[in-house]
Amino acid sequence: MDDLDDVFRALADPTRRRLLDRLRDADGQTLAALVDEHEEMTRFGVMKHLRVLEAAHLVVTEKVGREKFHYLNPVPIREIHDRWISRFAEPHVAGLLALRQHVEGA
Amino acid sequence: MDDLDDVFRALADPTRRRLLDRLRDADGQTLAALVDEHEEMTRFGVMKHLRVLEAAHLVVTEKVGREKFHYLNPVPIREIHDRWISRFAEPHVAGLLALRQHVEGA
DNA sequence: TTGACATGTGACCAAATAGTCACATATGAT
DNA sequence: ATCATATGTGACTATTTGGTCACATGTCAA
Repeated sequence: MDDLDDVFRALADPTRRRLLDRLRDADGQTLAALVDEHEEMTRFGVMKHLRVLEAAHLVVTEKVGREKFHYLNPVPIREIHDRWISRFAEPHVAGLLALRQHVEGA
Repeated sequence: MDDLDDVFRALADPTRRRLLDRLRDADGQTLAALVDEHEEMTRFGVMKHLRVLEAAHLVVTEKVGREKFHYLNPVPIREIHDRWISRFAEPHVAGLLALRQHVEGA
């Protein structure tokens, strides 16, 4: 167990990653708005996932009246990166990634 | 479901993250060597975790005789980073992280 | 205040996962 | 050939997790 445990477990679910994608594309959405984009799941499911993301500080929220706005917080993701990729190695890894994308024709 | 699903699920377990830490500190270890550092778990448990990491391409291996050497591959981690942190935003996020570490006195 | 809207809680069930074990294969040394 | 070493497989169980529902709280408008 480590201090980023909540973050890693939060990112393990594809629905939660999709939620982060939605917030990356349009930050500051309400629960209802996010539910509309996930029609295959009930409101309760989405709410549960958002709570996990919030506990991991991947999403920060602001309550205004009866609405709650959700915002993406990229800091924990940067911390994941820094855990296994040192500043020295970083350019090298970026090069590997570019090479792979080139090979895969992406 | 997305293409990095194996990577995220692999990182969700603290034992697997510890294994990646071990390889970051000393790359190219055999199964037996990694088992020695995880005395609270049987060889089978460690092996199962390594297989998950290998399937996610977070670890690459090389068989030599009856031994199998394991190496850390940081590329998928870089891809996670790039998914939610754009090149433009990157300096900004690094600044936020530095600020937070400063505030927390770390 | 009455009713509609937006979000929240606890319990519940089905599916996925972590960990172990008995058993198996393959390699190197004697 | 024989035996110890290093790694591999399939089945099994306990625990965790994802998803849903009945029910509840708080907020805005007429």
